[in-house]
Amino acid sequence: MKKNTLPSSRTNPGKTFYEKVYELVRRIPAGKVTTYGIIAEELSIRSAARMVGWALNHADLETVPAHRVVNRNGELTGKGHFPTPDTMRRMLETEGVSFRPDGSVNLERHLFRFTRSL
DNA sequence: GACATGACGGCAC
DNA sequence: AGTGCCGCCATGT
Repeated sequence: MKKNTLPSSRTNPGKTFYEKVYELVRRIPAGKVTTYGIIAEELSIRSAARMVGWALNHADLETVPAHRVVNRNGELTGKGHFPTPDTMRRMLETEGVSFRPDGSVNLERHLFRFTRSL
């Protein structure tokens, strides 16, 4: 049997690291974005935000809205992993996300925070 | 098994 | 305020 080559993640005993990331990303509503750091924090690995990006790199863009994840500056650092360099931005704009003159996402307006206490 | 790399973040300078 | 280095977790060579 093909063992799941997915990371066992000592920080995530049950589900795999990927699943956790994808699940969170799927919670991001259209028109909103979140950062790698925030997701990492939700996963209790704040200092390893890079892992989030790494997980998204293995994500299925068809089922995971990876375009809604930007870095802390609101920059579309993952655009290079989409079909074309402007795919990410176009998708966000389509969802109503506004950008700043420098091309970064206006986090003040679109930053989504995972509300745990509802 | 060691070393380098990665869709990052925080802190020091 | 901008630049640089280190940390952190998993993977590939």
